[in-house]
Amino acid sequence: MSLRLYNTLTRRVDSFEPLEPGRVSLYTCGPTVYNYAHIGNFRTFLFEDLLRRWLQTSGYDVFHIMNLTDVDDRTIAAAREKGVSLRNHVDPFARAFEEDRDWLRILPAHEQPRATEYIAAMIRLIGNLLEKGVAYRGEDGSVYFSIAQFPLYGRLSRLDRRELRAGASERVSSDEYAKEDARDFVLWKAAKPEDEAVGAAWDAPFGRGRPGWHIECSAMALELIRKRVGSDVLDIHAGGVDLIFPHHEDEIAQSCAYTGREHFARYWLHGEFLNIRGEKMSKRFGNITTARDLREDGVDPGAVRLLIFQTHYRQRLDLTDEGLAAAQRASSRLGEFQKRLTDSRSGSDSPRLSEAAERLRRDLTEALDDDLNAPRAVAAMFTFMNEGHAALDGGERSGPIALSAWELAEDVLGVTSRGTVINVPTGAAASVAPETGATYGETPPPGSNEELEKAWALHWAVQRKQAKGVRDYAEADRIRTLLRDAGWEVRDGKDGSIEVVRVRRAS
RNA sequence: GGCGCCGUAGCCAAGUGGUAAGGCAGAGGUCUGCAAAACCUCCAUUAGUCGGUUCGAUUCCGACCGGCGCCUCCA
Repeated sequence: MSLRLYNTLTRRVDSFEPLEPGRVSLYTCGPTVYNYAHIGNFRTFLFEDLLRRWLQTSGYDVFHIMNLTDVDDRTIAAAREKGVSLRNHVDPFARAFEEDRDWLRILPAHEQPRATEYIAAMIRLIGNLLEKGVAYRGEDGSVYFSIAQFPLYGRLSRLDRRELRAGASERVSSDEYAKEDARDFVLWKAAKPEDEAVGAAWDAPFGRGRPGWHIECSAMALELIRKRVGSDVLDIHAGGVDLIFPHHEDEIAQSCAYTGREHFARYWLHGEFLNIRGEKMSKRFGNITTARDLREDGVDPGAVRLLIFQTHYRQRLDLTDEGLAAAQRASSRLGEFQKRLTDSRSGSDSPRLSEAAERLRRDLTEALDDDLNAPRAVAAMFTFMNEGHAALDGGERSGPIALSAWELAEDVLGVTSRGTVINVPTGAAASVAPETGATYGETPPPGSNEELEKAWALHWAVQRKQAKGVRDYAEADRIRTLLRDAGWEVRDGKDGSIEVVRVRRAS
């Protein structure tokens, strides 16, 4: 069985067949860089990363586009508030996004177009829609897409016959009066003084203004796939569930009206939301957690990936401190095992290990082919780990079959982590007294950085080793305790090796 | 009002019309100067409730109870 994916368009799990065999064009909606991307955004990007990696692992030549929205109401408002240009406001957040993305081991897209770099393409697209009569200029000077000209509208969200919610009539905003139909959406917003103030306005044949929300995705996706794969239909378009309506619905309308094709994308995939302790993340609740928050808390990226992949992408996920702690622990165990497996490498696999490896490969493939069932894929890794440990305990060795199967799984999922580990030198008692002659206290140096803290931990690990050497076990245990209080665990190996492992961040 | 989702062990979470993966936590044991790691053993006869279909349902259908999402710029 090959890859099957849940397609929002059909509301079914469909078997995946790209337009052109062996090649996949993938467009994913990226972040709006008005602020740091939060962990909910990253849940979606992580699901898309899994999709991308699994497609590649399955042998597809993937062309992946992820946009960066650098002009919209929020970016403009934020720039104004700070009194800087749109560009100056947005650039640092674009860089921060890339840092966070890399930290979470998310592969960068092959193309990462920014909306402001594709204004010309948007203008061409909108101009074409105006010529075709599916778009019109409103009284306010903005350009709108006419739903009435596009009979297929509502195909994706199935909200075509929706009515305004009872009691919601007061929501009609001022620009509603400029539209012919309340459901029409804006393609080009006439420039306002606030836009001009931050450099968010461009000239166009149909008036000076800025892009509407949806137009960038259509313009950039079509431009790039036309250039790169010579097509005007995407194989897959993915994003968060909240984008189904209106964003993706509107993208389909404007794109298909423009290309005349039946589809803008043949497969539409949507990832569910992540909540924080049962609540949706929002400024109002003050519960926005960013990737950098987690990093500063000492959480490993592998743990974040594990936590997210332990729930299916179409299932809502609640982020809690307990869940994070459990994932951190499990991810570390996987990392420890990976090291052990690699260290015990030898020429060939024991039968037990090669059998377990084949099972891992098979279970992983079955799970991910089945609409990216990451929880099952991860479970296969744990099963292999348990089997592997037992085999290794029994004196067996790992070989290429076990290692390659494990690497396959870890390459796709990226859920292992190995925190800070200090190897205490073997042999005669090493002196680690710092050159500066400073003496170490029994608690880590205040305000110390990573290097200083490691030096401190190593110092005490050596003291403990010396105490052990003279059988002063009371002192050895006392040092074990003080290290543990600072978040370091001492592990004595059977072969006399000693490791000091960071088990938690000293607070 | 419209469209839709969820309810599985202390917590998180999968599969499946034939008697419940995996993770975290927990219990006992092996190993260890002590520990940690690892290993061995144990940890839901039970799936929100009540009905129905079926030889058989957690899995299908219905009702109810309880949580929740979307319905114009939020991943």
